[in-house]
Amino acid sequence: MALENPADRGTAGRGTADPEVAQVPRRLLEAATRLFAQEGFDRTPVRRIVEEAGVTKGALYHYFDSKDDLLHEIYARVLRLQTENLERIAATGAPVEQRLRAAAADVVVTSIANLDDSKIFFRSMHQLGEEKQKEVRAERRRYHERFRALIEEGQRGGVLRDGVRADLVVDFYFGSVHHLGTWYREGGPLAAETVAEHFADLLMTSLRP
Amino acid sequence: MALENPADRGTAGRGTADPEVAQVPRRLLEAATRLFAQEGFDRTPVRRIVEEAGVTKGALYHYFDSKDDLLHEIYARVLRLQTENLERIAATGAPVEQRLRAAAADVVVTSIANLDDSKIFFRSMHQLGEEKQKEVRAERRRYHERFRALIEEGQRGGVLRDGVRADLVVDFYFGSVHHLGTWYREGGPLAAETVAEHFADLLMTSLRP
DNA sequence: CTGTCCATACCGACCAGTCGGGATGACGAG
DNA sequence: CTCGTCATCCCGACTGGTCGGTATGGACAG
Repeated sequence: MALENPADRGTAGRGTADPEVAQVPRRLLEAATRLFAQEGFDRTPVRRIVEEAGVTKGALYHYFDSKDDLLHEIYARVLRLQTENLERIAATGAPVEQRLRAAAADVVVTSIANLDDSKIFFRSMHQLGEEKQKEVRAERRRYHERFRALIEEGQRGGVLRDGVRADLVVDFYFGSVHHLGTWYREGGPLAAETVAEHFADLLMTSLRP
Repeated sequence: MALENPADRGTAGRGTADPEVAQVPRRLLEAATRLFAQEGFDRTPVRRIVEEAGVTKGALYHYFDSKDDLLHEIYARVLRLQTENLERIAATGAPVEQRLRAAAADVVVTSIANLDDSKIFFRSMHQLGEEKQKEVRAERRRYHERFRALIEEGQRGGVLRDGVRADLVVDFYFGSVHHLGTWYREGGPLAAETVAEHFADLLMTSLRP
C-alpha cells in the first residue's frame, strides 16, 4: 500500500456530507488505530472501522489488501517516526551521554504522543501474518541495535559504566517504554515530559560509572 | 471457580488412555495457558483447548463458566504466586536495600519460570470482562504498592536516592519485567538468574544515593 | 434414585472478504 | 462543444465458514 498521492478528494455523490476534504485512506487508518488500541485487533470488526471512518467495506478493500494490511501500515508509521528521530539525535555532535539521554527521553515523549500506536504495537504484533511480522521485527531490531550502539560507544569512551550488558540494558529500557500504554493516562497528573525526564534519568543513573 | 478439591480422578469410560491420574481441570488450564501464550486468547478456539487437553467441550464447561473464566484463573494463579513471594521477602529482617534487590530479582526469575503466564498477562488482560478485569487490576495495584512501599522505606531511611518518584520507578521496573516474554528465549544464552541479577542491579544502581 | 462428570450434536451470531455494479471525472475523437 | 470510453472510487448485499456456548443424555458412584 503506497497511497503516496494525496491528490484525490473523494466524497463523490451524496456520500459523507463532511465539509472537510478528508482523504478516505487516512480516515480509515485513524479509525483503525483508535479502535485497535481500544478494543484490540481481533475484537475490532471491519464493520466498526468503516462505520467510524464514515465509509463502507468497499472503500476499505479498495485501498487496503486486508485487515492485516491496516495493522501493518500502523506499525510502519510508528517505526518510521521513531527511527527518524533516533537517527537525527544520534547524528548530533554532542557528547555520547547527552545523545543517549536525549534519545531515551525522546522515545518516551513520542510514545506518549502516539499512545494508541504504542498500545497496538506491543499488544497486537503477534497477530500479524508471519512474513509481515518478520519484517516489523527486523525493523525494530535495527532500531534497538542503533540504540545499543550509543550505549556501547559510551562504555568504550569510559563515560558509562562498563560492567553491564548493553543488550540487556536496551531490553530493560524498552520494556519500560513499551509498557507506557498500560498505565499512562492522558489527563493524568504526569506530563509526558516529566515521565521522559524521569525515565531518562533512571537510565543514565543506572549507567553512570 | 474454586477447584480446591483435587480428589477427583476422572478418565471414566474409554476416555484418554493416559496412565496418569490426570485431573481434568488442571489439564485444561495447562492447555489453555500454552495455547493462549502461543496464539493469543482470541485466536485460540475452545475446540483447540479441549483437543489439547484430551477432553471435550462438555468437560470444559462443566468446570469453567466460560472461556473468560479460564483466562481469569490463569491470572489469579500468577498473581497469587508473585504476591506470596513478595510478602515473604518483604517480611525478612534484612536491610531494605537487600530486600528490594531480592524482590526485584525474584520477580524476574518467577516471570521467566512462568513465561507463558507472563506473556498472557500483558497481552490478553484487556480482553477480560469488565468486572474481572477490575478485579485483576486491583490485585496487581496492591502488588505494586507493596513494592513501592519498599522503595519509599529505603528513601526515608536514606539508603536510596530521594530525588526520584517511587511510583514511576515501579512502573519503570515492571514495564521491563512484563516485557520479558517478548524477547527472552528459553534455550537462549541467558540464564534466568543472569537476567535477574542484571535487572536488579540496574534498578538498585539507578536508586543509589 | 440422585448427583457428578462428561460426550456429542447442535444453534444463532458474527466475521473477513468478495462481487457485481453504479457514480464520477478525465480524456481523446470528431 | 459533445459524445463515447475508460479508469478510479466506492457501495452494500452476500457467502462460506467459524466461534462460544447450550441441550440432551449416557455412564457411573453412593
